[in-house]
Amino acid sequence: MKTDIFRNPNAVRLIELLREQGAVNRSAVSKALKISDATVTRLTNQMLDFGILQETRDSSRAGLKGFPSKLLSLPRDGLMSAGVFIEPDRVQVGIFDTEGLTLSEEQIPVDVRSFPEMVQKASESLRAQLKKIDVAPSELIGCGISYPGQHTGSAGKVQKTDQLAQWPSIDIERDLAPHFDMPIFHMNDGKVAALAELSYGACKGVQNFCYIWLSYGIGGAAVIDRNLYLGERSLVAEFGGIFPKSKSRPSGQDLLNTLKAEGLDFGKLEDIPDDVLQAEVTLKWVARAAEQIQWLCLVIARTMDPDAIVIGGSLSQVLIDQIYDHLIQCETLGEDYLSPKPTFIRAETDKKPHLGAASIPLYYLTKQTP
Amino acid sequence: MKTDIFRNPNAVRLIELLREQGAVNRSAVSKALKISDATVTRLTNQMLDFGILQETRDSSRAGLKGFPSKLLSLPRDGLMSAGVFIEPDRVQVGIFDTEGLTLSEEQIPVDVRSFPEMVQKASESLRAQLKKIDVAPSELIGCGISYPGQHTGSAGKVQKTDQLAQWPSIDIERDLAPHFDMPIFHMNDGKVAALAELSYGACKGVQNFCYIWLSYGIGGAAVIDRNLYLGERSLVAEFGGIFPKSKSRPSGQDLLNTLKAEGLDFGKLEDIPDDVLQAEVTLKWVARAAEQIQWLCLVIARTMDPDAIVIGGSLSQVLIDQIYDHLIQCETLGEDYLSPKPTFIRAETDKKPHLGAASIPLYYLTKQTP
DNA sequence: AGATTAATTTGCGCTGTGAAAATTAAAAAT
DNA sequence: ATTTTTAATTTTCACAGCGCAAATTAATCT
Repeated sequence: MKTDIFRNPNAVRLIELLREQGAVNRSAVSKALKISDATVTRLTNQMLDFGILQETRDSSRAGLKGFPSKLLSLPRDGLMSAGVFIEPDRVQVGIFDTEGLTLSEEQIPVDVRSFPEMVQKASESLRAQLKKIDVAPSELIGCGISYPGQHTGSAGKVQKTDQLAQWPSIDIERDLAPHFDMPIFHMNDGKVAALAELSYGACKGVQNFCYIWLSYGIGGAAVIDRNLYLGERSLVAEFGGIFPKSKSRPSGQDLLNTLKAEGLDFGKLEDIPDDVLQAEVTLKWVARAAEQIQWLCLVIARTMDPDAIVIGGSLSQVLIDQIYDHLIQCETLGEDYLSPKPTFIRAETDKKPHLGAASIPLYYLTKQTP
Repeated sequence: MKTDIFRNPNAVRLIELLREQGAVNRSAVSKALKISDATVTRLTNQMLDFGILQETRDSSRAGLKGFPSKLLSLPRDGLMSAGVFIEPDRVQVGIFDTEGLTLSEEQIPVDVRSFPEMVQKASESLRAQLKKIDVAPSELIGCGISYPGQHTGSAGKVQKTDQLAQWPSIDIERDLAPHFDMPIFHMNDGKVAALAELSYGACKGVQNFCYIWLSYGIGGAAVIDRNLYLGERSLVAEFGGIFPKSKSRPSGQDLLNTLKAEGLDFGKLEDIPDDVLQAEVTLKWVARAAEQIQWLCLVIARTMDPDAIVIGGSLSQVLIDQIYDHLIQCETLGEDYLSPKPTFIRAETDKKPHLGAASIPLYYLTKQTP
């Protein structure tokens, strides 16, 4: 199994290095990872054999003395994976390459909200997509599946809570694995956005960060030393609960409520038209939400002191951009916040939740100790 | 060097196991740590040679068939260490055994607030104490030193900030090591209380916890997967800043201010007499502070979801106990907090900050990768 | 052509590990 | 009293990963 190489922490570190820095030669690797040249040679030769590394001429060093160096880089097709992101109203399935670029994707509308049926459709779509792009299932490192639920309580949206009753006891070996011809991994829906950012997005080189995920609710994730920190009850970064439900909170549902009070009734966030997004009432809501999130960032900075706070979500990108702009422009996070503000990062991958799902396999293969 | 054994993670895990469970036999170790019998034999034999493990007869298995098992446990004198805790008004120096029990201790009042002089006095005291209990410096695994400062900013107390200007650039090899005949380690004052709790106190078996340290200010620490998490700017768990300075915050300084407004002027927290601690004004302050800390716990639970929240500090133990009682008795942490409350733990070692300092060596020897 | 240079590879010894066989000391069966 | 059974522990063997130091390689420089 080529993925066995991920048990070696240096292999994982090498992949992260190449993700961050692009192509480098062996000598640079040994310096960056602080391991000996000999180790780099042995490790890279194994990875070359497995096809998760490729060697190219280093033209930048042409004309110089000494043994000509060879550049190491990640082949596009070396670490392909599939992702299935299940939501109440639709299922998104995609196949992605080493760099997180989309090789193929499909959105499947859901009519019957039955878990077996949704999984069935997802696996059929995946099989068809693989055929279309002419890739064998065994060439992928695995398939990540994400679905709502697994929370202990308070899922923000009532819809989700309803679903919970039906999908509480999903067993990966019994309910998922038989449908797919590749290793299967799954994870709580709220955390995969952070994983995508970690592996493919704007957090490739960031050690510690908190993700604020703006959707119907306000969720998020915490990454510490490049590991997703889940906490005891998987309630980490469930920021919604900090804002009392009885008052207004900076969530998509709250925006819908605010618009409804003005006679603008939309069922889904994506149904809000552009003119409403630019209307006075929305701008006012954004201003208030941004203030609340600024305060949330102060709390996060004071409790977790991350290198960066990442802003993203399935809320309209325009609104998220506005909130992000507020955060990078405000002078200080709060009254007594004398230290430099943490770095704010605009999420890059939040429009592709199935990429998040597809990043689960690599995460488990590299971070888990099974 | 006997401390080299700590480079082996299984040795560290074994020590933690024995701290938690007391004496166990090799077979139980291999099951608990999920390593092979052979590995346990080799590892334990090395540790026995180094004197950081001892073997005793297992009387509990007497009368049963099979090879009689031998119990492994930590000898009292196997992991002795020294701690120096420097405060503006005094220096506390102590020597502690494997279990964190005090072998010797001394409190040195400070007249001249000069760092070299304080270190000088501390090292003299340590030398004298070692002589008194007839222990050679080389028998200790090291000496931990903790002093205020190293913060990037906002140190809560103005006094501290004044000190900062004098002690910003302490170099361990130049300013500390020459005074001691053993390995030296140092750490930010606010975090060592959590370390003491982790190694010797109430958090021996806890994977993730947040510590709320109530002193002149409100600080704390976060422990994730039994590692102290320091964050990018060492501002982790600097909870004080969450409460705007312009309003009242649940800190010792705020109590002093409150008492002063009532005509009760005390310069130090420890000067507050018992009758004042039981007076109406203090009870009222405690009630308000407990509410604020309950809210802080909600925020911590929502952002970090730790297994436990630890309450301790150098504030009067009576007051801390009252705040702790409030937390364990309140129904829920807040309006929307539907999940079970995190476990609250009353700190056990908060009256011995020099024990905290003494736990720095073991922490660095086991967790650091130098 | 030979010297120099710098990247990479090879040879060797070390540490830590698990699987499986061997050893050990006690109780139980004969 | 001897043999068998039992369960903890140790030993043997093979292997993976690492660093050090020496060797190799393919360029440029003299």
